[in-house]
Amino acid sequence: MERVLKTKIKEAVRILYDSDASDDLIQIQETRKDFVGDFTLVVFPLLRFSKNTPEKTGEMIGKHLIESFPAVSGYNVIKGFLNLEISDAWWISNFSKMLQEENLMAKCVVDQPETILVEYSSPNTNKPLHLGHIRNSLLGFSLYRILTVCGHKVIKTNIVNDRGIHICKSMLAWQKFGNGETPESSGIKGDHLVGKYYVLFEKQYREEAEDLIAGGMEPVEAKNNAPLLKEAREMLLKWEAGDPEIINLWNQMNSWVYSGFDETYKKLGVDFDKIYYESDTYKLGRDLVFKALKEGLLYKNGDSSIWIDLKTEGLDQKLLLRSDGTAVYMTQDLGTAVLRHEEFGFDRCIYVVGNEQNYHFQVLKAVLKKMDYSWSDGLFHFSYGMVELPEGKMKSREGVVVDADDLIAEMAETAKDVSLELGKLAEYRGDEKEEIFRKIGLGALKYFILKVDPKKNMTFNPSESIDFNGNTGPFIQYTYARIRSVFRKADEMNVIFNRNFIKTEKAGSKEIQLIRLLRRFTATVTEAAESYSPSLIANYCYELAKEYNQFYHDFTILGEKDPSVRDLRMAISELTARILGSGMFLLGIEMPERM
RNA sequence: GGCCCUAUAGUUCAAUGGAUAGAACGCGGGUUUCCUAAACCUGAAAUCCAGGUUCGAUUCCUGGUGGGGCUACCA
Repeated sequence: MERVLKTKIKEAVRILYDSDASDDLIQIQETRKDFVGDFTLVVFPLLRFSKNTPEKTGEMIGKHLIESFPAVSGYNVIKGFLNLEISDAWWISNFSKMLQEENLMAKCVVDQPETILVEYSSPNTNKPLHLGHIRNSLLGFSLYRILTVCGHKVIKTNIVNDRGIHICKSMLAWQKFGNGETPESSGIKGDHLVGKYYVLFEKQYREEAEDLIAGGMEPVEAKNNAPLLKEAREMLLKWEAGDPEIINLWNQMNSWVYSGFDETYKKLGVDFDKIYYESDTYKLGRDLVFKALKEGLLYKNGDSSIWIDLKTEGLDQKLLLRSDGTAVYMTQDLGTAVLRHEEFGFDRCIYVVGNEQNYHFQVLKAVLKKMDYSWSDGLFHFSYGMVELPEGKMKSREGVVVDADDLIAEMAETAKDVSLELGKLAEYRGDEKEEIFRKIGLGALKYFILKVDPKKNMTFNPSESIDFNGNTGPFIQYTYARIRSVFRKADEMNVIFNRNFIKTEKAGSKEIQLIRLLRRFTATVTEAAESYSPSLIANYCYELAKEYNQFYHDFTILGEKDPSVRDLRMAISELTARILGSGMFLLGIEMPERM
C-alpha cells in the first residue's frame, strides 16, 4: 500500500506541478494514533514543487488522490501533514488474505537466500554459564529463527574455549584440594563443581600473593610468583606437550562441564548444529600463521614471536603466536573461521559476541583479508551490550555473577508464587501446572532480555527486574492464553466462524485499528532480520497484545448477536493469537494454552 | 594518552530528520452479576550542557561533562 501510494503521489505531483519528485522526497508513514487517518504524507519536502503553503499543497494532493484512487476514502491536512484515510473495504480485503495465508511469514522470504553461520554462547570450560551467556545465547538463537523464516539456510554453532590457563587452574585446585570429588559423589552439577575449584584456586592464589606481599615483595612480582600460579603454568605446558595424566584429568573435568552445559542449554531451549572446540582449532590457526609467515605476510620478532602489521588498515600490530610457540585467542579464531568456511562455504558468518571485543573482530577480519580470503567480507560481528548488575559489571572471579541455572529455576519459582497468589490453575494436575510455570518464568526472562535493543548495555536487577505485569513476556502469553480460551469456549458452544466472507460494513474503528497492526507483522520481521534486532519483534508483540487487550475488554466476542460481527471478531482474535505465537516463537518463547 | 560505544520520567525500556517525545514498573484515583482483573481506564512525571546544519533535531555534525569498553605474549 505504501508503495502504491508513493506512485500515486508522484503522479499527483507530476500532474499538479509538472515536476518529478524523487522517491526520498515522498515520505509516507503510518498516521499517529491521535490523528484521523491511516497513512500520512509529510508535505514539507514537496513545497519546492508546489511553491505554496504546506496546507494548500496538502489540500491539493489530497483532493487529487481522492478523485483518482478509490482506496483513499478521505483526507485531512494538519499543519504540514496530509493524513490519508484508507477505505475499510481495502483493509478488510487485505485482512481476509492474511486469514487465508497458511504461512504468515511467507512474505519475509528473501529473493536470494544465503547460507549463514551463526556463532553464539561461546563458553569457557572453567565455570558455569551466567547471565551474560544467557543474553548471548538468546540473541543468537533468535537470530537463527528470524533468518531462517526469511529463507536463509542457517547453521547454529558454538565455540568452546576448552584450553588455556583458566582450565588448568580448576584442574590444579581439584588435584590439590578435591579429594577425588565428582559430580556423582557430591551431587553437584558438573560445571558448577569445576567452577567451585576455579573459585577456590583464585582464593588460595590471592592468599599466597598477599603472604608474599606481607613478606616484603612488590605486588606485581608477588602476583607473578605465587607458587600456585607457577604450578598452573607448568600444567599448561604439560597439557600442550600431551602429558597423559594431565590430558586424562582434562578430559574428565571437561566431560563434567559439558554434561552441565547440555542441561543448561536444554532448559534454556537453545541448541547447536555443530560445536567447535578451541583445543582442535588452535592447531589449524597455528599452521595458517606459519604458512602466512612463509608467504611474507607476517614478521617474526627478535624473541621469535609472530606478528602482523595492520597499520595500513588503520589498526595496530597484532601478536598471532607467542614467543614460546603457543597460541593466543586470535590464533584459534583464524583457524576456526577457515575451518568453518571449508565445511559450510557460508555467505555470511555472524559472531554473536559482546561489544568489548569490537577491536578483536576488526583485527580478525583484517587478518583474514590480508591472508587473501575473499569470504572474509562475509564475517559480521554481532556486537551486543553488556548485562550489568545494579552494583556494576559482573565479575566471575569474585563470584559476583548471576548464575544461569539459579536464575532459570528462580523464574519458574516466582511464576509459581504469582500464579498461586492469583488463585490460577487450581483445577490442573501438578505436572501440568509445573510445565506452565516453566513456560511463564522462562518467557518472562527471555522477553526481558530480548526486548532491549541488542546494541545497548542493560541493567539487570535480580530482585526487581523480572515482572509479570505490563511490558513483559507473561503479558503477551496471557493475551494469547485468553484467546485460546475464547476458542475453547466457542467449541463448547458449537460456534464455528466463517473466515471466508468477512463483511466490510461490520468493521468498527477498533477492529480496523487491530487489522492495521496485524498487517505490520511481516514488515517487522523483515526489518528485524535486516537490522539484526529481535527487540523489534518483541516490542511489536507487546503493542499488538496491548491493543488486543483493550479490544477484548471493550467488546464481547462470543456474546455478539450479529453473526457476521462475531465472525469478524473471532477472525481478528484468531489471527492475533497466530501472530503473537509466531512472533514469540521467533524469540524462542513458548506460549501456554492457559495460565 | 589514543580509539570505540553510550546519555530520554524516580527506575527499566521505545521513538526511518517530522505533528502534542511513547510504554512499563513504582506513586495517586477508578473498573468484576459479562469470553481469564497476570487485564482495562485515569492523574502527576523526562530528551546531560553549549553551539551548528535544517522549513523542522531525542535523532545528524562540533565541543564539553558523566558512564562503559578496548588499547595484553588474557579470553
